[in-house]
Amino acid sequence: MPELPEVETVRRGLVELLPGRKFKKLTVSNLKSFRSSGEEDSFLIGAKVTGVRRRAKVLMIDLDSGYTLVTHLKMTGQLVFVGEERFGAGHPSDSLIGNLPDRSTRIEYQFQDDSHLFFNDQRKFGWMWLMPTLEVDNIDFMKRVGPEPLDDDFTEQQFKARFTRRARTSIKAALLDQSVIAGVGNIYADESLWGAKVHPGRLVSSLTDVEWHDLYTDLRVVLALSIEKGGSTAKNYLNARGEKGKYLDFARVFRREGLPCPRCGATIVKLRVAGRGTHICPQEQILEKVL
DNA sequence: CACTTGACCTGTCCGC
DNA sequence: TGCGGACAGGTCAAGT
Repeated sequence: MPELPEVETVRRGLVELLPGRKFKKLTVSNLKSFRSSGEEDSFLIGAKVTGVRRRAKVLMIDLDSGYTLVTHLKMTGQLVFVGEERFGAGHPSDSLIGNLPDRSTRIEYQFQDDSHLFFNDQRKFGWMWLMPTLEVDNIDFMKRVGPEPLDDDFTEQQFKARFTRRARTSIKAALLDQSVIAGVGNIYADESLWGAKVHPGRLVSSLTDVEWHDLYTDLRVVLALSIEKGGSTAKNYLNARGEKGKYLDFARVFRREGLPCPRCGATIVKLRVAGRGTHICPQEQILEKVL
């Protein structure tokens, strides 16, 4: 589910809702969803939220106890805040708040002001990990993860150079590899490859400089546009207020098989590349590139 | 090392 | 309507 734009949208919501609130109660209903060393009574209960950060697809809720709630939503995770407006009128029409906790609720946090943060996760792949803030950077994933594609100082030259380690695989598999570039998942891999007119099965080493340029540019454009639209909701994704994202209304190929390519009108097809469902325009994204 | 596949879970959809 | 299988936005531990 959540890729960089979705996690960033959740972060932007939480940073408006959580800082200053103090934890009062923790309820874990699926043990595998919550990892800690048993220090939650000392460093979570009574602690105040000081900030909410994101790196790649990982969220970090920092506490004034020197601890951090490190969160990965994986495929179906949601972090939804419910405040005192819970039973009031005027919710956005696509908000699902009001019915929590439900059968997908794995962790429930109650704050001292009686507002709540729910970690819902249908498939139970996601997790929240309470750990010392200073140790977050020592997590294996954090040490391996590649640069943030939207950073101002992330250049086209750096982008291309990151792929040398995956020269003999498909460009789609390489885009999905978090150690190459942070935050790209199945949706934005397909969308950016369509933008650059590159077939997802193309060997990394076969891309031309023009294709690298277009892929770099389109990936950044697509990620920024999706953040602007509040991310993509294909099925489960919700932001911190329980609302869906609108990017899929603007998607060009993802989940659009059978519909016309917005550029050339050819029928979009779905295939399997790197073990993942993959959407392309078969007229513009071709495997045997004639040079 | 680089690369691919299966596993982790639950739910839904599609074909028989 | 029931049942089996494939599939779903991610990542890691195995395997080759």
